[in-house]
Amino acid sequence: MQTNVIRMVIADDHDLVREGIHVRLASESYIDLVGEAKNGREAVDLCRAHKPDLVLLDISMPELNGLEAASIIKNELPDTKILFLSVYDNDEYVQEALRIGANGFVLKDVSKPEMLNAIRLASSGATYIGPRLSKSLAATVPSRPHSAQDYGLTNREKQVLAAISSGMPNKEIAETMNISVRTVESHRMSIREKTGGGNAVMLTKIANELGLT
Amino acid sequence: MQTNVIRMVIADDHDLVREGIHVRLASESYIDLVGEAKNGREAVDLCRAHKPDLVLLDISMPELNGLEAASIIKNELPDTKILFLSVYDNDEYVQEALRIGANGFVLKDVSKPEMLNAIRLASSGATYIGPRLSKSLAATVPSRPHSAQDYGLTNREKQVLAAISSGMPNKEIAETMNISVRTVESHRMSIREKTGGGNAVMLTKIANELGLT
DNA sequence: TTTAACATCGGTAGTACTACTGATTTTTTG
DNA sequence: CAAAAAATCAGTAGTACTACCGATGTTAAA
Repeated sequence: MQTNVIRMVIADDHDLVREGIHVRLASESYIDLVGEAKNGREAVDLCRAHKPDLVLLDISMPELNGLEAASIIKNELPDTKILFLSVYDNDEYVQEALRIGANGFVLKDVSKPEMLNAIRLASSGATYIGPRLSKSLAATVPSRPHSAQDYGLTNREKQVLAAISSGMPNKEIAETMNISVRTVESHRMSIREKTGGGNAVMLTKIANELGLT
Repeated sequence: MQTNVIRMVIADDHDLVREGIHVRLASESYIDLVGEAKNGREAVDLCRAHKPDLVLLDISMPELNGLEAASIIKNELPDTKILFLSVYDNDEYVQEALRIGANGFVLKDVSKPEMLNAIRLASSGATYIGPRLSKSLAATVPSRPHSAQDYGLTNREKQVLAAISSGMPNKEIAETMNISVRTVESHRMSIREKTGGGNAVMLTKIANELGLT
């Protein structure tokens, strides 16, 4: 955002919603509404033509849905910020939106000031996620391994465990580590003792917990 | 947040930073600074005592770091919003913060208006993630498996694969499925042929890709 | 209905891993 | 420095898995 005017495109398949947004934004001097689309395909075309600072996308739209459109736009115009507008407070949509690199996600019952806030924040490069969606976010993000508990594994044992979890048989592990197969087996045994893990698959799970992948 | 006054606690181990925050917030009438902590332990105690609407936590602090403190606070006081302040734009911290259920994450070079914005948003239950952190977020959120390609596995084979990936040896799989070990082995063979997977660990990886866990 | 795919089971042989016991050398630690 | 822990390697026996061979009944598709 070079200037303080935010050039934006909006996309929603319902005329009523589009008009509502239009009215809300028209009264704001710092917003320049350069295009309105009623499906994902149009949204992509409008973005190609106008290269807006920000595009406000509905999730469910014909032709191309908001997420698909966003993928294309983000790919072709990495600097265009994306703000999603949805009726669904669905975990997966939020997750997918963030994965694409969205700068915001708000529900359609958002108040005007909150919406303007989200627009300003998103266009500045921050990320805004509406109130009722925050809880989904927590569930969405994977839990980091509690590597506090590494079962007292030694460095060498961790290396072996990492190798096991990559799918190598003992023979290969021995070769890449320049030690004998017996030594690998020996480490493997102590890993099992320390972790209580059973077969190779179980050890792999433990390796994942410890973040050794 | 019942009233429009935000009661908050701040925590940072550097006096200078704490003072800076204090000055920034003191001039805002809608913010009531009810406590200042210089480590995570103090932050937790202050929150227990004052039950603030929001707590601003530095990530790196002695005694208890910000993330650890946040876990405890969120657990005991689920309604207390958490805003992280950090010098690190590290992926893992943002990820962990969101997992805990934080309502925001800003860098220490944040401007005053942006900081106040983050505080308002976080206390309203939204989630604010500062500009330079948004990119980390995209990388952080896992991409859902594209189970379009299931390698042409049959239902039975998928069941066996799921069992393998849970760590069961063939014998157990046979028992739980009420078939002979030889049949399990047979399925296992065709799974390997179809997927190109090697040993059990490799098959587990494939099972994960297909979402059979 | 004939063919193909699926699911079931068995034999045999070889390879990989598990479970012990025990030993030597190096590194860490009190 | 002496003791403990870590890392290295070996023998032996048993279990689990891999890789072939083949067979039978059932179900789905051509």
